[in-house]
Amino acid sequence: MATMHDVARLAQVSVSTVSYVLTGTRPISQATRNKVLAAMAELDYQPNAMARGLASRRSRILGLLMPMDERGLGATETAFVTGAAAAASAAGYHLVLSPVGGGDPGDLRRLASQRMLDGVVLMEVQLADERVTVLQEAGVPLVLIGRTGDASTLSYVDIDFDQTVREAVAHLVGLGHRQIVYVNHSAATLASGYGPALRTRDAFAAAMTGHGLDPVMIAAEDSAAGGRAALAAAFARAPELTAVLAMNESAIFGILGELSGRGLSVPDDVSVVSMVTSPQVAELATPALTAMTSPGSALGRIAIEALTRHLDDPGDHRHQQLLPCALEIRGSTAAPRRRQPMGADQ
Amino acid sequence: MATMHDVARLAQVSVSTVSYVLTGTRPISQATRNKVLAAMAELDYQPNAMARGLASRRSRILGLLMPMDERGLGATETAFVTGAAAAASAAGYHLVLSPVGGGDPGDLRRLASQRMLDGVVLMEVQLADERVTVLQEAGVPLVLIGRTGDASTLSYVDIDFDQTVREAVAHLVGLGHRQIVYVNHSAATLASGYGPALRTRDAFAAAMTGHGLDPVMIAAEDSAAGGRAALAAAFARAPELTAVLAMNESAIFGILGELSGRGLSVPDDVSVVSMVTSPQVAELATPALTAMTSPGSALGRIAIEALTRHLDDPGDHRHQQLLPCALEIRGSTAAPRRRQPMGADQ
DNA sequence: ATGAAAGCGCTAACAG
DNA sequence: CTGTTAGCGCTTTCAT
Repeated sequence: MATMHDVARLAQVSVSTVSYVLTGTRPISQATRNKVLAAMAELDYQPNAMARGLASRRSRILGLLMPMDERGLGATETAFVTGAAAAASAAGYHLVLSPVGGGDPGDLRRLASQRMLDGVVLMEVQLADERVTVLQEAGVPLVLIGRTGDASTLSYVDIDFDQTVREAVAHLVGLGHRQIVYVNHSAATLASGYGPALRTRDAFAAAMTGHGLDPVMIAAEDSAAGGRAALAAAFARAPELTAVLAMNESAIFGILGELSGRGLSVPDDVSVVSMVTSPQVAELATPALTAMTSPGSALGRIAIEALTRHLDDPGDHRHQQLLPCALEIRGSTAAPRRRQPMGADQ
Repeated sequence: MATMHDVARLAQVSVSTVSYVLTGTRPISQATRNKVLAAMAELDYQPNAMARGLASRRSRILGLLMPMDERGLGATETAFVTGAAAAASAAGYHLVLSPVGGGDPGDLRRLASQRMLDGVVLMEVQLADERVTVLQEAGVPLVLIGRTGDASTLSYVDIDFDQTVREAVAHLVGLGHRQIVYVNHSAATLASGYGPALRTRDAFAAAMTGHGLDPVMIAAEDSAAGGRAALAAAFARAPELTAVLAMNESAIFGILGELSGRGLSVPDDVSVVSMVTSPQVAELATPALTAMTSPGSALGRIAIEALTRHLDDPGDHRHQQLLPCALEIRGSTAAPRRRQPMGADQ
């Protein structure tokens, strides 16, 4: 393994010169730069990351902390990761994914205090997230995906749930639907302070009220069975429902299954819109689902860019940005079928 | 940020003593160890990972290289990652996931040559995988998940596809099925040398032949549409089929959709078994799928254990191990319905 | 535009 | 059982 000294000797310059052609922190004449580059190539030189990190006090490694639960990573999260990785690489950083469970904050504290990460992007942030505290105390620059309850002083990028819900509701109302049920995550998830669930809940209530409609909302366990149960509950609460808006990738198939089990067809009898859903998942269903597609890879890219910008210029301030999901119309939405002859119910 | 010197001064010992209580590489009296530990606690000391790595020439970081494609990580892969992370942590290593695409081997070469990874676990290994060559040339210890074509000199842990297919076929044959179609990954995937697709293909042919049956095999694109097309092809090739064995999580929903589209019920008309499938995905379908569940977390744990064992004792040799998937019977398999009255076709 | 040299914080001989 | 000290390979003043 060639070291910088070897390169310097072969190129007949000092080690500092070699270092400077590498970092570009001071002008080097074209002639000597070429000599050095040639020597590096000849020796197949690779700088030692540890030595560089020790001397410069910057590892050039960024951490992406993601809670890995049993359900796995959906296409949405994956797009996020690949977007982040590409941005990091473009900025000259390595991105390492750390599957630190929300379980042990000590683990995280250790990682952060060992100066092995220059900065961190936090995924799946809770409204009250102790990881944020831990990292701030350790003095690690961080960017959130999602927001804590009071994120006013933090950098974050998040989905614009308000706008997303409004657009989804507008699509359904535009088709003529009046009885729309929102299927959210579970009551336990709501209670735990999961931001997306809470924000969409409020946004749905506001959007429906804005249209002069009654917002019916149901919580569903994250499973097919949960979806089935939720749909049953939905019909109990709103027998005339003609559309379901759901934000629960695990429950959506249960909802569809229960619908067809009741002899109801999508979209003729009931329209379905799935929120924060990847095209891949949307295409799994028959018919393919009209969905609000999350801006996964853009979120990842923007988060990393904000972080590296701050790292390379500490004067750079907090970055706060919301991105809406995009409405992609597929086969699961249509105008409602008239259940009863016009005026018959009067 | 307290350093080792600070700890040594406070504890009134030398830095080396502090270092040795940390590494445990030489005996320390209980008395001084306590002094040192107390000083560490008081200063909230955390060793600097870079300095330690530079001096010891070991980063204590393990890399898990996983290609992240658009489809995302299934529950299977996630279980694998969490199993690996737990094992690494137990062995005193950090595990970083690196989403290096198969795209740029230069990227990987750089990572490896910078001595930032003590060892590497490679996921989704192809039969001919240049990443293996790159890492071997860089002298990075590695363990494969999956196998290259000639893996005789390498360490690996993989699914026992032969055994898994045999068990799945035995289950169906045991129920009375004779016309079983195997839906594999796409022809392109086969051609690219994707081990699991090739090994299961051969295993299926062998298993069916062993039962005196005709092995009908169909390739399917990794999508719902691919699954639908595959099922159509299957009926064209084997009109009397009563069971489908599939190893394609993306196509399976298309297969089920097409089945119900043709008015065929599962499992009464056609039984379905999904291979290398997580319980989570199996439960998404209606009825829930009988599946061969992959030993995800065990694979991850064993791979990391083999790697750390080798790192801590270079004398330790290559580790090669196969683990079968477990048959989990759910609602998608049953005895075939008699299509024609007994003896009527003679 | 270049060189010399002092660390960065830790490990691991080498000495007792 | 403990202390002294020479690096690990690089960055970054300070000189010139």
